[in-house]
Amino acid sequence: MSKQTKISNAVIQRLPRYRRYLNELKKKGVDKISSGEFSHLTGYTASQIRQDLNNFGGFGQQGYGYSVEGLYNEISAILGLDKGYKMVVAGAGHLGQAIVNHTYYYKTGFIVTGIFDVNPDLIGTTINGIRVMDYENIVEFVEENNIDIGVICTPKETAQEVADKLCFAGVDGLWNFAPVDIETPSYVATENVHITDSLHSLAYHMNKNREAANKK
Amino acid sequence: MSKQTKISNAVIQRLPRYRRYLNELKKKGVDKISSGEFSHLTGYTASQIRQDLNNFGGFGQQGYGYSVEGLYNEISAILGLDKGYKMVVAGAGHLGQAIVNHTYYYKTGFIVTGIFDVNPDLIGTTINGIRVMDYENIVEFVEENNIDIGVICTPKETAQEVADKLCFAGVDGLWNFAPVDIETPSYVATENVHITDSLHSLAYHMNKNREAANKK
DNA sequence: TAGATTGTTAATCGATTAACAATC
DNA sequence: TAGATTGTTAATCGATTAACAATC
Repeated sequence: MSKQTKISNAVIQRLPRYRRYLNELKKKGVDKISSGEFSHLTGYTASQIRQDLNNFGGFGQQGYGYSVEGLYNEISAILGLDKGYKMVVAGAGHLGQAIVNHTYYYKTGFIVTGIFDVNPDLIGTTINGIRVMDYENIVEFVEENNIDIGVICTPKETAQEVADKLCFAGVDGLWNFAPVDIETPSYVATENVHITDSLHSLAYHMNKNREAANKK
Repeated sequence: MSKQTKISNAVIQRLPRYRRYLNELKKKGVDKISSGEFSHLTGYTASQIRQDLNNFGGFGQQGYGYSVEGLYNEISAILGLDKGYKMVVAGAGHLGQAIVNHTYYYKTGFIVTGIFDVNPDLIGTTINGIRVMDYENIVEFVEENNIDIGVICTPKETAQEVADKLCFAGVDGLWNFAPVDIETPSYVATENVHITDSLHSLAYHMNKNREAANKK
C-alpha cells in the first residue's frame, strides 16, 4: 500500500485536517474536488496537497480531481481510523470526564471501556454510563480487555508512573494530557497534548499584535 | 529587545517546552545549565537551543552557560507570561469545567473571570467559586471587564458564532477547543487546539508500530 | 591564563513550491 | 479531441546542524 517507508511527521499531522474538511464536504453533498479548490478551502497549497497524498498513492484522476468520499476513506484508512480502538481513562476528574464525554458526543472508532481513579468518592459513580473503577485494578483490566490506548488525565506528578503501569499492562498507545513529556518504550506510541503550551503561544501572538497596534 | 522582526512559529512553539524544563530545574535547585546539558534533557540539539535563544538576545555567558532562573524569566517575558490575562469560558460543559479547573490547579497568569452557558440548568451554579452566567450577557461582560482571552468550549456547531461574538466584544485572543478551525480577524490571535487530530496521529503511529512488529 | 561554552556564520538537510509531462 | 487536472521531477526556500571564532 505505501510507496515510501518514511513519511515525515509534518505530513501525518496534516492528514487529520484534510480529513475534517473532506468530512464537511461530504456532509454538504460535494462529490469531487480538485487540489486547487481544496487548497482554497484548507489554506494549504495545491502542490502540497498533491505531494502529501502521493506519498500514499495516486488517489486522484487527471482532468477530474479527487472523489471526496473516496479520498476521505483513503485518509481514514491511512490513519487507521477504519479500525476500532478500546481506551481506558486514568483520572476521572473534569478532564477525564471531558474526554469521555467528547468521544461519546463525536462518535468515532475510539471507545472508552473503563475509567479509573484513586478517589473513593468517584469510584462507583458513572460517567456516560461507564462505571469509575479503582485505579488499583487498572493493569488487570487492561490485560483482560485487550485495551489499545491509555488516556492519562491525572495531575502531572503521577503521570509518568501511570504511563509506566499502562505500558506494562500492554497498551499500544498513550494519549497524555498531563503537562509533562511522558517517556515510553519505542513500541508504545505517545501523543503528549500540551494544552498549556498552546496557551503560551497564544499569549506570544497576542502581545505581538498589541505591539504592532501600538506602533501605529 | 528583539533582534529580528520575524521569528518562525517553530521557534515560538519550542519556547514553552524550554520553559517547562527550566521550571523543573529551578524547582530542583539547579542554578546554571549549558546548552549541551539542556540538549540532553530536552532532546533538542545544543545548536538549535542556542540558535533559538539568540533570536531574542544573548542570554548566556561564554565558558559558563545559562542561568536557569534568568533564562526562565527571559523566556517568560518573551512569551508575555510576565503579564496577567483575564479569560472568559464559553461553554460550561465538562471541557469548560476542565479548563477552569486546570487554570485553577496549575496557578498561572491566566485567570478565569467568567463562565457562560445557554443551559438554564447550569446558569447560576458555580465552578471553582466562579458563577456560571447566561450566554446572552457574554458581550456585555467582556466589554465591561476588559477580558483578554475567550475560551471556546462549545460544540463545533456554534463555535464560529461564539468566536465572532467574542471578537466583536473585543478580546485579543481566542483559545478554541471545538473541532473546527475558527476564523478571526488578523488582529485577534487564535489557537485551535485540535485534540482529536492528535488522537488520529496516535492511531497512525500505533498502526506503524504494529506493522513493524508483524514483519518480524 | 587555560578551559569551557557561548554567539554566530557557513554548510547541510529537508520540506515546500513551481513547473510540466502524463493522462483522464 | 481539447481542456483540465493529476502525478512527479526539479528548483527554491527555510530550518536545522556543524563549525569555529569570540569571550567569559
